[in-house]
Amino acid sequence: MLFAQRGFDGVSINEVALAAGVCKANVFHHFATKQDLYERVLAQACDAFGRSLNALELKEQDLATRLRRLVEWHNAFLYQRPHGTRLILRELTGSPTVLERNPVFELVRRNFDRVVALLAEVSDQMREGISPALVAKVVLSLNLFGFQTERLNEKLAVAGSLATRPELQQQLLDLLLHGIEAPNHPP
Amino acid sequence: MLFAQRGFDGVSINEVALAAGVCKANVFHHFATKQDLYERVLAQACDAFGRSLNALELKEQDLATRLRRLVEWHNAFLYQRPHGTRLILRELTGSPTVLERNPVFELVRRNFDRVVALLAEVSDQMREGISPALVAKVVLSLNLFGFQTERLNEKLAVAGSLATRPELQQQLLDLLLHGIEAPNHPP
DNA sequence: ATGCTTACCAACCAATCGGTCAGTTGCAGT
DNA sequence: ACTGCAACTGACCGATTGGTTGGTAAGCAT
Repeated sequence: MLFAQRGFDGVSINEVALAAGVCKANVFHHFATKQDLYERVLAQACDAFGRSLNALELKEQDLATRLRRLVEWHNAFLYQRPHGTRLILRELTGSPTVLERNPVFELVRRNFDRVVALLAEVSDQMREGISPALVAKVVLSLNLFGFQTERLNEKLAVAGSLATRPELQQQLLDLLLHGIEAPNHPP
Repeated sequence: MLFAQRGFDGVSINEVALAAGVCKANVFHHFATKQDLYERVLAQACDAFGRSLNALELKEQDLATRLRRLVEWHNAFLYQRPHGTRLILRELTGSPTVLERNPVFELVRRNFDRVVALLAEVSDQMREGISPALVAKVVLSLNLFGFQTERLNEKLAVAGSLATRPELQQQLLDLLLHGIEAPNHPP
């Protein structure tokens, strides 16, 4: 279902019923309230995320390739499940939403920790002062924000001459791994 | 006004009128439709962003300090105008919203180009293959996503031992400038 | 005084909202 | 054949929605 596109308030039960090819009353037969329906859809999306992370195995011990694999997995997941991703993203996004006690936060925290753990295994290859948590945050943030503002990217692509997604991903990894500053330019 | 917190669909004209201390009909005296009201609020937020960028002057020629000044300015702006920021962010965010032809995209494109230009002036201090557009995108994305998921950060802070905002900003700049990988670790 | 405009309001409108209810299918277990 | 139960529906409910109408009060120029 597509709460993802227009949010909780933007979708009426009638629309949901119509999209599902059933009557409105029937929706209330399966779900107690509108919020209940929303929570179940959300829980489903959360579940998919966790299961996909389970399937990810990083055996490489090289920091660069491990990071690349992680980014690729994350990106692929986002674009394979755009609706669920948008749904979760909407819940993460600032100001309190319809759900007072939000299950999404718990999920994200857990999965974030797992990603951090994956990076911590190769933290000896990182520069001093670089924490795996920071790296995880940067990588996931960039992926998520990039996904979230996809339409924006189209418009910026023309203007700022940013590359296509795979190219951009490569450039991004290069930037993160080696930094912006030219090595021959001391402070 | 606070469309920012609950979005276009989440706020009724009655609430707006009540918050403004006037009658509902009076709102329709000043604004033709609800959408008209929304667009004006949005335009106001856009305007504030542009004006703040005008006030930013970067005279430093050092890449590192210039980047730091830019990040600081952007972050300060975001947290000084959280409502407007959230409003704009909501319009940027994926799936088509209430506004079919969205003025926000145009604004963002223009301002993005200006930021890119600011960075391009010191592009000679960047590593080969690093484009100012990419740097701008990374920096602004991280700031925006960080702002957007503020509540998430609170929860992650406990778990992932991420630092407070100013510390985090410093770490982030360090990471971007010098990269993740340890220099004494050849491929 | 008189117009004219602007800010403002109570009352109202049709449409839609989330949600209920009484009743009908169709199908599995006995 | 009878029962029970889940899936399903049309009609309906009060409340709220975006929006309209007719009218009042105040300011200001003539």
